[in-house]
Amino acid sequence: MSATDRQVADRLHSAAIHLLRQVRTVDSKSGLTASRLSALSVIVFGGPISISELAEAEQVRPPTISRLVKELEWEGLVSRQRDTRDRRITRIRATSKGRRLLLKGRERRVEKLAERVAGLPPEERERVAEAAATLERFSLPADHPLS
Amino acid sequence: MSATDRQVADRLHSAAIHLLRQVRTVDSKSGLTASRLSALSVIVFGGPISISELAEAEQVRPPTISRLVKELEWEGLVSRQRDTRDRRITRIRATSKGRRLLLKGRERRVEKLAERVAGLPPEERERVAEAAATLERFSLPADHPLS
DNA sequence: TCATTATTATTAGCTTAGCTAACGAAATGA
DNA sequence: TCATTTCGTTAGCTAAGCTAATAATAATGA
Repeated sequence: MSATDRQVADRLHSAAIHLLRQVRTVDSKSGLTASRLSALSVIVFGGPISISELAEAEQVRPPTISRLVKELEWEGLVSRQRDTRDRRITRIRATSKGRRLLLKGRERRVEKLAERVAGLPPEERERVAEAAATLERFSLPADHPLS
Repeated sequence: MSATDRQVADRLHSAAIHLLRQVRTVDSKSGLTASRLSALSVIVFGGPISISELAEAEQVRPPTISRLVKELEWEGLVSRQRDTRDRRITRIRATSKGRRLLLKGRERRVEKLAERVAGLPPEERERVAEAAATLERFSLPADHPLS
C-alpha cells in the first residue's frame, strides 16, 4: 500500500465526517436522522426484510437495528409481520406514511448539499457529480447486498 | 436546482454514512474515534487554538468541543493555557504524546479504507483518488478556516 | 467610575446511535 | 428427545451531538 493510498483514504475519511456534520444541521426540521433515513430507505426499496438482513445491509449489529425499528414502528413508519414458516423471524415493511416521509425527509436532508452542488461552477460541479458516482461504488463493501 | 444535483447530493450523503460505518470498526484498536481524531488533527496542525475557534473549525457547538477537549486532556493528549491578555480564553495545544498518537491513530483508522483503495483495479483507483481530492474541496464550507 | 452588556467557556441534562453480554423463543439435527 | 443453533430483544455501557443556564471576564457607555 502506497503513501498515496493512505492520503486518499485520509481525505475520504475527513470529507465524510465534514459532510455528515453539515447535513445534520437540518435534522431538526425533517425529524429523520441519518441512520433512520438510511434504514428506512433500505426497508422501502428492499421490500419486506428481516432484522438480521437489515443489520447486515446497514453494517451494524442487530441490537442497533432492533431499537431503531422499534422507534420507527412507534412513529408508524414501519410495521412488522411474523414469518409463518419460521416464527423467529419478523419481516419489516414500510407503511405508506413511512414511504411518504422517506422521500420528503431525504430530500430535506440532502437539500443543503444539493444547494452547494448547484452553486458550484460548471466544471467543479461535473467533477463532484463524478466523484459522487465513484464514491457510491466505493463506499459499499464488495459483498454488500445492494451492490 | 436540478434533479441531478439532488441525486449527486443523495449519493454523497449515503456514501459518507457508509464510509464512516466502515472505519468505525477499527476504533477499538486505536482508542481514537472519528471526532477526537478530527479535533486533535486541527489542534496539532492548527497550532494553539481557542475552544470557540475549534468549535467553528469542527462545525459543532462549543459544549461539544469543551467536553471533547476535557477528555483529551484527561488522556494527556492536549494541554490548556490561559490567554494572559483575555483571561476568558484558553488556548489548546497538543502534547507530544498527542502528536504521536494522532499520526498513529489516524493511520490505523484510515488503514481499512487505504487497503480497499490499494486493492482496486488501477483505473478505479485513479478515479477514487480524484474523487477524494474533489470531495476534500467540496466538504469544507466556503468560509472554512482551513480552506 | 461603575453598572450593564457581551463574550468565552463550562456544567447539567437530554437525545441518538453504536457496542457487548445475556437471555428467551423457535427451529434444527443427532 | 434433548442439545445446539439461530433470531430477536433487553439491559447497560460509551460517544457525540444538542439547548439552556451559569460563572468569569472583558468591553462599553452613562
